[in-house]
Amino acid sequence: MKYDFRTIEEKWQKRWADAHAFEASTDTSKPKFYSLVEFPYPSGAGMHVGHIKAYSGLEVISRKRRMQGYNVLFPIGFDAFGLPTENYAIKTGIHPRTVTDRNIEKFTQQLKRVGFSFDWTRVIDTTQEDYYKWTQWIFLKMFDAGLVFRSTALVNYCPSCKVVLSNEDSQGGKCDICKSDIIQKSKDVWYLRITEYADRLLSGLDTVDYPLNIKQQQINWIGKSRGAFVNFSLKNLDDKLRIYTTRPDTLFGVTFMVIAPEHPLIEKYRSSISNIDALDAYKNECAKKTEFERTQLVKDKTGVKIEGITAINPVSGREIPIYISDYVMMSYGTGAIMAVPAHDDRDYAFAKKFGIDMVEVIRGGDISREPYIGEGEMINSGFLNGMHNKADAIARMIDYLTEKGIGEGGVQYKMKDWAFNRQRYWGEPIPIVHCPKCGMVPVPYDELPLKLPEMTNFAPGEGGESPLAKVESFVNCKCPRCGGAARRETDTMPQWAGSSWYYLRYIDPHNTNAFADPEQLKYWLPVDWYNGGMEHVTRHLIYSRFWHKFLYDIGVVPTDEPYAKRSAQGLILGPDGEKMSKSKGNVVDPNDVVDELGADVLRVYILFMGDYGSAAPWSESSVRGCKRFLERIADLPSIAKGRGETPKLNSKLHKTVRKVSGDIEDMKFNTAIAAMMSFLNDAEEIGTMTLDELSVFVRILCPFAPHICEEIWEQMGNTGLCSLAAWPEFDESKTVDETVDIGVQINGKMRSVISIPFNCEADQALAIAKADEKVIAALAGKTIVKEIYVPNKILNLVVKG
RNA sequence: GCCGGUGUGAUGGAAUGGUAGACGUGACGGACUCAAAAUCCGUUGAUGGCAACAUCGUGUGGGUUCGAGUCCCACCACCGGCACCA
Repeated sequence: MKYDFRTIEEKWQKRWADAHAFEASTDTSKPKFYSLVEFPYPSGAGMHVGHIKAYSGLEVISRKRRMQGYNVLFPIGFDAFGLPTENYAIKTGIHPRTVTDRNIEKFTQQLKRVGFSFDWTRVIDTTQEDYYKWTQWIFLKMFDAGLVFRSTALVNYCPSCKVVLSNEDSQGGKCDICKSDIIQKSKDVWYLRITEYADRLLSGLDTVDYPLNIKQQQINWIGKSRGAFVNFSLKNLDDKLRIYTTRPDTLFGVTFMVIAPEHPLIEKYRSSISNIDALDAYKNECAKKTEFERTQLVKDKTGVKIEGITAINPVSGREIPIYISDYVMMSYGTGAIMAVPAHDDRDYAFAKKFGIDMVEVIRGGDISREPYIGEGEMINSGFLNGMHNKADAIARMIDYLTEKGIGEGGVQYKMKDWAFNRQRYWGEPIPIVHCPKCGMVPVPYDELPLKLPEMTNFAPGEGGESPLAKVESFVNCKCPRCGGAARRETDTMPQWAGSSWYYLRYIDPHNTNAFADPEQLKYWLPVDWYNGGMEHVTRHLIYSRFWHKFLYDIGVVPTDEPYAKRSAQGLILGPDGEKMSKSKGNVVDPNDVVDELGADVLRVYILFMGDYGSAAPWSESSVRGCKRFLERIADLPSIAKGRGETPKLNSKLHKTVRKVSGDIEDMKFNTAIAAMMSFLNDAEEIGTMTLDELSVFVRILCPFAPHICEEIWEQMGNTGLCSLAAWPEFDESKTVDETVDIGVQINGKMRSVISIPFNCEADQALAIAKADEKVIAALAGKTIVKEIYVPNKILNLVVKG
């Protein structure tokens, strides 16, 4: 058969659509499978081969599940709020709505051309009013629950995008969107109290099936540490200086303290500080640095001693100086630390520079040369002296501090509350009204969605305020509580909002009474398998777990965790082995591949190129290899005739079914395809196969290359769709060959290969081996002292002499 | 610095502690062709040998084992994440 992929692919895509083949059923009596892929941001650049790889994994698994009889929900949608669209709108004057619709249309066409088996009746777009109505609804529920607050804080601000960014969006001191340097700015912003869920986000990881590296990244991100809070007395003042430490066992070794430059202590006691000018100057210096710069100057510690205030070490009674230094962050712990120079790298460097003395409290190092971080006997530490175990010493000290009322055990998290706002147009309006009398008042639920106003100039204001602030008709409103004149909040939500719950909307996307019907939620949740990129495992994945846990707490979702299982695909690199980018000119457009070679080739190649979870470079010539494979598949019907089994081929077929079935579950698509190629090689060599065998083979190939398989399936006289035919079972007994070739080793070295009956006894194997010429030669003049026989695997003869 | 991962032919990559290099690509030789492309057949880890065959070979050095790409210890290189987190 001529492999006319264009005609075939168009034909079957239409047939699938007409048959509603891949639409999930609302019938909850069947076993369900919910497979989710991260929905794309519909950028103007169109689809990228990376998108295809991200969806192809679960595409194969979803197709296999359907053939196994599951009710499969495999949806797609668009995460369409965001800055690139808005920036494009500012530049061109085209409304973001228009741009978004156009891009979504383009993505949809491209996705359909690849033949993905998405349920196109459930497409969602986060920028549609009937979607973001529910994003706002969840926000208000959080507001009601006290998880939303406003706070003036130093925020990460991108001067180019003119927006406040979360810590997650400003990693490395660069804006995640435009890559320019972040500066610190004091601003009144919205926060979500995600830290309240820190412990549960941590413990929930024990209940889900995520790869270890993803769990570890989340654990690091949450950054839980255990330690103690200690209140240091200040000499001649009633006040205390509260610190957090993970090493209360070293308290006797504290010889100074350090507070962050922004620490309120300085403002509070300005008049008692004799060098306030020097402190102010230092503080100003620090404010100019970006957080990035501040964390770069690791080696050279800077700081200024506070003259006029000293602290008292609560266990040794010693009077100790207090410094300000930017190596202490106001945003972690209490913004103040106790310094133990003998046993901490940073404190050591600081003490050396400022000539502060040290007290060794753990024996084992030479503190004249370097700090000692290890464990050892406690010395110079009063009641801790002689202890060797760090954990015991910590526990003992915490008991002591608690007993004396000078401190207590506690935990800290690196994770901070989520800065939840953008000063931009193209996002969900935050549904809050500011009333001079009532304060912050939520928009009533029955007034949702709070729609974005129509406007034409989307540029943010110079002061960094939202473009919405310019729309008087939007801003001026009545207080929902007292009816008086009030002003609307003009910030919008960050892009992460819509994606934090989209998987819930797919379950019941057209519901107007609730974000989804509780019965359907109960049936479909949790998502059985979620695939996406590694770049989303600390932000999107944590955010959406947080929202889900909240929704669980208020009783609107039935599970504590949203995703039962998570996997991640590896990048597709350019042919040059570099990350694909427009500037490098190494971008492969999936459309071109579909045009030139067909969707089935694209799909097979992307899954064949290497381990699904690893990065691999695109290879123009390897793609053609997959094309050859499918062309030969198209010719298979010409050698298939009759019913029943082909003697030399049937066991290979059963082995292939076993291999492919298992490999798909492990996302080892490359070896699954290799096994099918190997089967094809054998079939061609034998030159014949039966229609029964072809029927089996076409069905296991169908999830990978569905168009060509449908065509062959139809040619064979089948009336239904191959995509919905039963997944073939294999017969274990038929995977077994009568004889098996095993290696014969002498003293662990391969000497020969012998053919023996399957599962044969050691005696028989040994007899056959001893009759083998090569073995005879290798054994000449030696005595066998030991025989190791592993059935069907190996025979190893240990000899001496 | 901390956490996670990777290291195998020319190349992408295969190998539940049991015949290293499956499958694909490329290269080389041949068939077909006026020729090229496509297709088909064969060869393709290194070294030595006419050959049968032998020796070596999975980043480096040790170890465990009858047997190690796989397990353990130490090291090197690279990739990803976090990072003055007290």
